[in-house]
Amino acid sequence: MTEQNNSAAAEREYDIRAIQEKWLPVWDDLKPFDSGNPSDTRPKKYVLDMFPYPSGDLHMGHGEAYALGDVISRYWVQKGFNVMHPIGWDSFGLPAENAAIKRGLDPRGWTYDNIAQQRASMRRYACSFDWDRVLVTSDSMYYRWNQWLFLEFYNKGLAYRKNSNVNWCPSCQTVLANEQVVQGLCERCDSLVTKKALTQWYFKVTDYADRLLDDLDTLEGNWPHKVLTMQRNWIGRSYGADVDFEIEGRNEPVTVFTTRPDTLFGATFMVVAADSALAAELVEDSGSEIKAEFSAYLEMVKQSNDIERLATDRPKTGVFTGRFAINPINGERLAIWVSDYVLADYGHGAIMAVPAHDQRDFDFAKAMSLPIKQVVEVATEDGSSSDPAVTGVPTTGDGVMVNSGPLNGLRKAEAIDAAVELLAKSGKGKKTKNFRLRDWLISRQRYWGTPIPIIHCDDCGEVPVPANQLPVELPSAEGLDLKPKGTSPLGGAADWVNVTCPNCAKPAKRDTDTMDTFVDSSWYFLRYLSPNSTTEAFPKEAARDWAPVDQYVGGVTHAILHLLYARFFTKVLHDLGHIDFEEPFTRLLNQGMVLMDGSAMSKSRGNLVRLSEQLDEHGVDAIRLTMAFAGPPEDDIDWADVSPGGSAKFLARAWRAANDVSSATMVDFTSGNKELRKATHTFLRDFTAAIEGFKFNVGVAKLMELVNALRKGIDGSAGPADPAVREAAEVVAKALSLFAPYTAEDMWALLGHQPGVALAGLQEADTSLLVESSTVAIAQVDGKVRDKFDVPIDISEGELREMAMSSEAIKRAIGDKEIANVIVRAPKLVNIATK
RNA sequence: GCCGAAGUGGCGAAAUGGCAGACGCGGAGCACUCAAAAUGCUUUUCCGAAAGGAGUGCGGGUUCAAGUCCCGCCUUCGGCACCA
Repeated sequence: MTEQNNSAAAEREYDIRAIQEKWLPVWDDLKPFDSGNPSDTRPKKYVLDMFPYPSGDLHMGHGEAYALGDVISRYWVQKGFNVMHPIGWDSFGLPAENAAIKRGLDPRGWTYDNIAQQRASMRRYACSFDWDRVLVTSDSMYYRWNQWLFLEFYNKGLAYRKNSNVNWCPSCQTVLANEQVVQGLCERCDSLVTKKALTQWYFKVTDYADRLLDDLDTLEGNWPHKVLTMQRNWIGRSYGADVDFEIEGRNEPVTVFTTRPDTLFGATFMVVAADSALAAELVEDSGSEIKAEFSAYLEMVKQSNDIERLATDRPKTGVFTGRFAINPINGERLAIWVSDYVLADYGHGAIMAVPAHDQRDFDFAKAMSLPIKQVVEVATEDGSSSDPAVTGVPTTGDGVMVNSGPLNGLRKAEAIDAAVELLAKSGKGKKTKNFRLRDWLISRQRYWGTPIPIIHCDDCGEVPVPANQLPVELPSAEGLDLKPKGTSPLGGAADWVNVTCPNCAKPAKRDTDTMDTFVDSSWYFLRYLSPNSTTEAFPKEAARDWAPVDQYVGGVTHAILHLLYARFFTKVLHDLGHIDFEEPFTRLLNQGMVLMDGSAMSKSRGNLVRLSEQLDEHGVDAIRLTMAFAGPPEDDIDWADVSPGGSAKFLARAWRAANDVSSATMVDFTSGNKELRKATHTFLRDFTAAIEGFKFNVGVAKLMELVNALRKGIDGSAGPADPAVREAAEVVAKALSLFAPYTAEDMWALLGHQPGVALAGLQEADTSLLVESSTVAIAQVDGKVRDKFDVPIDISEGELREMAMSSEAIKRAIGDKEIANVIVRAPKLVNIATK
């Protein structure tokens, strides 16, 4: 063994640990991924990985995400682009705070320790980040621009405070955005979310609902279809009409939203959301019996949580208000009921009920024995009645209008138009639309976040902190009780809270809430343009040069929240004149998750695989390669199904091939072995297509094929000194650098080059080498392959047909059957169809 | 319930309507070795000794030709879920 090591270079062995140690410091000096040189003339590209939350060391999921992001980033560098590929930390937020409370530490120390650890792991993992572009959202240098943006929004009327029933997590003791309530549970801690009436800050996302929805069309083809669909559903635009109903004994009419104004003649009652102000007002003048019934019902509704509300088979409940509405289209008197199946914060919190043609109204009518009136007739198979009152099944689709006066005989679409026209004429209604999307609740009653830059003055009300007083720094956590108690811990920092009003100089108090951390991540991609600037959030000129992000990479978990908010911010910044584009992320790749034995890894499940241990065992390159080779990037990887050992084996094989190359650095490739040259250039063509199409697994497979061809070249007739062998080995090193940067760099050195394989440049395929002179034609009988021939590429249809017809195998397959048709697709195929 | 995606060897997976299973894992065999590891080579969809036949969730259809396109099912996964 020792003897071997001391002998020729050709007997060196692949040692990934030594290779890692050798190249890491070299790269630190070389900085191959610096994107900040103003004299750099390469075309620009912006590749962005979603930044991590510093909750500990990097895990397998990060390992996949950054391996894949690196493939893309490094690919464009090899293709000659000046790629900006920055990294940062989304370091504010509840988990840091909760962990800090649990351990009795300052969230600051805990957070920054984790960042240091993740940073070191990223360096070891050879992420191609530009380490001069780093941001940390909990740095005041970053969050002061959150505050600046908040005030920009505020001045435009896009940030406002209102009192309403908000989602409340009793465990986190803070409010949650609509988007953070998942199946009625807190996204963070899975506690049952309840409702609480509070005055909170909101961003007016609903002002942008139409644009957020319509502009999704411009992303079609560049974003995963799944994400576009989820965003569309989330925004949830529905077209319909607002219809005014007079209320007996009330001056103002009540407006309801309906998508089916055509069924107005079928309305038999009205329902008002139990927890709405309108409901309380309507029962105000009713008898004490009704009032008592209502109070009891409202109490019950408030007690119920979203889990109960969400049960679809839940029986309908409600109480009669004692009041009546007048149907504007036919003057009929409709009883007004109160129920929790109508939501206070959608539409107008009140509906017209058409039980014959709406499942929920039908269920309610059945439960309360209310009338059901058919106005849409649908065809039945046996010609029997389609009246829901008879069949017990409401019909919600298209049909022909009946019992509807002037609408009779019309179909749904025409009837909707006609009904809206009728209403418009009498001034009782108009065409409108509604959104599922609600305004974004951004205040949080927690410590570890961006302070809201507002001062509350008894005389002046809400007063924005003047721009020259930003940032409003988060006070030290020392002496503050961070434990959740329903109000912000910042309230306890007396020195910090008590200020003088910037307007009138009287004693005033700071707003003690902090911002949702999704504010931080809504614009961070712009901050990377000048992460250390103290004079501006981001430079306009650089935004023009670099932004929007050309390629965004991250998990599908952010398909709604983060992406929607970032899109909203981008549109607002556009309207404010800060940027000239309206969508932040041109292309989006969602990588899958890394599972173990079929399920998500977790400590409690006992199937946790540690990234650092995998790296120790197999080496960085093998793990990165395994992530890329496992399958399509958007699919989940079950770690139990993949083979990092196999990846390591392949890397050693590639490395040995480079080690065997014996030609000089400057040989002329054109004199090399033709067959191997063709394999190399076929690879160049196919590899480019695979990577640009995100088929990284296929790209790796092609690379393996080239290494196999290279091995054959070295061991076969070409030999290690053939120029084609060097050409192939160099292409392997350069392509391999996307997946296995250490091994590739070492191969590059073995091949006699200076460090920097990442920047070596992956050439275009020489298509002249790919021209075929002959090919294999297949001959089929009735679609089954019966014979194959080597044919010249320019063989005529007639010749190929002759060849097939005279083949013994073909004749045998045809037998005594009669030939019906012969299809010839020269030079590849003949198919003989028999009768 | 509504919307969407996907079903291919023992496994991860390939396949512009034109040779299904590239590439790899695992398995089997051979070479090297005293032996093992490592490495290299061969083989590996199923049935069949072979000739041959069958085969991409199931049932139909279009086509000279279907994993791929169309219709209807089944299953799995994901999203939404009283949104009027």
